[in-house]
Amino acid sequence: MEERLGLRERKKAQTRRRIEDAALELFARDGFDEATVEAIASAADISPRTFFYYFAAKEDVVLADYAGRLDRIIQQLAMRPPTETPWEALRASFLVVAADYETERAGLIRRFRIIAGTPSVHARSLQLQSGWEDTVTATLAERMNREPQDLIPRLLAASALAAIRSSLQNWIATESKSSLPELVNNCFTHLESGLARVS
Amino acid sequence: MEERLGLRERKKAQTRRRIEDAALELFARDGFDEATVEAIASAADISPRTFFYYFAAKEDVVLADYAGRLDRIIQQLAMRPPTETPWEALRASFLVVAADYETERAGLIRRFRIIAGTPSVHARSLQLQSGWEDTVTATLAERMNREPQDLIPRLLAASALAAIRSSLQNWIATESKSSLPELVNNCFTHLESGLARVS
DNA sequence: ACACATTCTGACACTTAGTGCAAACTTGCA
DNA sequence: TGCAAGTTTGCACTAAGTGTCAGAATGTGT
Repeated sequence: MEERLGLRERKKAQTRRRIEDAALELFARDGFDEATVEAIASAADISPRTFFYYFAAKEDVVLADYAGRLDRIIQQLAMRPPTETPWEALRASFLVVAADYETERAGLIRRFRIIAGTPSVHARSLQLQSGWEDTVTATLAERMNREPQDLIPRLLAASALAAIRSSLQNWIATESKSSLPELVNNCFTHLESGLARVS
Repeated sequence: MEERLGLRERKKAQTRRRIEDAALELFARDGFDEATVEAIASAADISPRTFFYYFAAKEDVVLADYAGRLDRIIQQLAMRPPTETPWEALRASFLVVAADYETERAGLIRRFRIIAGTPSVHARSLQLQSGWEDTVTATLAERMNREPQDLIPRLLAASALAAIRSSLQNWIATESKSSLPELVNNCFTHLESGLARVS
């Protein structure tokens, strides 16, 4: 709505950012478990109690913005014309999000390194993904006029998530021979035409 | 090796079982977070410290045996003849495991109820599943003579996991119109012949 | 039956995450 | 200016999980 945020919001965003930077640096230097909330708070010049005013858990510092992506997927999915098959709609929506990821590779790798190396963060990340799956499933079920517990919408949602997760993993692991959207597109094609064909 | 376990092993198994029973009952009665380790230990007639000798975390009481299933999958997968396509091998292996699940419905539901209702347990469960995916991916990669970071083995593994997870969810949610192996078989067929076809 | 190694159990002290509460302080707005 | 709402902090508290070590129970060999 307003271009200029109030002083209050600007300061809040600033503080949040300061905490995030301090934490990510300490995580990289000392490891996630070793970097205590107290140390992070001290580095970010706030009290430990204030840390929890911004983040519900230490894990959330790593995964914070990560969460906003779901909204983008759902939003995209809702915009697809009803003439498309469910799978076509899914594919189009997920490709948009893949393109988003593509633009932030540097920041993401920093975070993925922590996720991969820290069980508790990994667990939380999976939990978020599971939430996405639920929401995509529900959205899909409605579009298809089926029960939310129906097998099909869930399978479609889970497969789409599997596609993006596989692509992401490959994209991070290899030095990106292909762009992320290409990889995702690839996976979707395989799933679309049937896994029996895969060598 | 030996049919009769020593007194030591029998007692250990017995204690483990006692802890498990006490915990599961308290979880059901008070909720997972409300049931403290101290209360569980007291109910199982052991010291709190001993609880952690048997389980690394409270979550593991719910998910303990759950872990052994991976071995079954991998074992099955290793047994499939090399003439089968990767997908055929996956399908056959996962169907065996689905049949295993089928026989323990009652006990599973008790646990699933806790998993579904407790974020931290759910998170840990997902973490285990993620470990399975990694292992299945690696096994598959070897069978296919590809790099472990290759896109394809991961996509196949993730899809198979998606199939069993979707089936399980549906099987628990509905009052089992179909058997679990039927549901899994169904999902595999969809993935095999292509999701484009799905209504 | 005896001694010896291994494994199990418990007690104690400790670190850290996370919550509830209420008081102090800052900003937005009339 | 002054009041309402939002932000920051300190303090006290619960509970999970770890390290350490001493002592009890058990398995094994003689």
